[in-house]
Amino acid sequence: MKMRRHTRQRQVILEELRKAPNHPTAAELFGLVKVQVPRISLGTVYRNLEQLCEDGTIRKVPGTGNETRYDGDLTEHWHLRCRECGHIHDVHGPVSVETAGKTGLRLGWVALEQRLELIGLCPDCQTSGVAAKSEIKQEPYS
Amino acid sequence: MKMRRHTRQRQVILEELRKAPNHPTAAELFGLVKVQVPRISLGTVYRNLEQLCEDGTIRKVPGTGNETRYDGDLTEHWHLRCRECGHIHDVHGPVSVETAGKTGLRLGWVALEQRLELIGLCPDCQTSGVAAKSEIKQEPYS
DNA sequence: TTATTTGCAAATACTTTGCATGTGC
DNA sequence: GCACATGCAAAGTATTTGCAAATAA
Repeated sequence: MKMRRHTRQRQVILEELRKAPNHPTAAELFGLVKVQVPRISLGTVYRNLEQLCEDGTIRKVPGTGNETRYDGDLTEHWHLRCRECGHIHDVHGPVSVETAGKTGLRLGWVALEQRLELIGLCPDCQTSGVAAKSEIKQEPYS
Repeated sequence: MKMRRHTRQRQVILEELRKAPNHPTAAELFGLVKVQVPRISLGTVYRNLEQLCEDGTIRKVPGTGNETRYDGDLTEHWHLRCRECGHIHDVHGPVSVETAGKTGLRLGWVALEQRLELIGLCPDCQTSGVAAKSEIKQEPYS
């Protein structure tokens, strides 16, 4: 079992991600964090984001383009994503396909495609016990 | 206005994508297509997949990892995605958050996260008329 | 003390692009 | 014929990794 330490780098990365209104990329976050931790490197940002995802503290939002974006908000919400500029707008509240379209319209969006996914563990990966292996001991961040 | 020509390369790429059961990546598709069009290059595969997306003939499925996958099935369905092995399982039928969880369970999946997105045009991009610019004239594929 | 984390740089992975040549219409 | 598409190779991005030095507990 792996022990996770608290570091200033990870702390600031998480704070900046939670403050950011727009699902930043690793590179964007790197810029924000560098203000407070000037000697941080991009590799460290990637490593910490990966860890925070593993711990369930944050989430990846697959980008429309080819960069991953990160979401520090774990409350119930869904996304309106612009096909052209990549902008992602959060809509808080219950997740429902039935009302999502209407909400989008009300906010002035033209919605072209609905995407619903459940992310989980397929039967095979449950059997091979991948989930158990990833056990990590840590004190939670604020 | 751009004229799109029929080429054997694009035809075979589309056929193979529609035959594939598993939302292949560009590289996987490249391997499949090469059987029939040995001299095809990976760049051509990427260019054609991009065009087919623009035309609305196929869709991108953002990968959990950092490769884009492609979906040649435009009928109503949603995805069960395995967090570990990346496998994507199609579930055909109405898209509904309410019943998705139950369906996942019934299929033996442990679902950890629901993701709902509407992909469209934000108010700004509608105003700047990006949508109109992408007009393309073409005869449809089979 | 010691296992984890960092900074740096190099490596890898994926995708896009420039250009001469080929091809559909 | 000519605009569009291809093959190839090189370039561009995004992300991961090896390793010695730094650091949290």
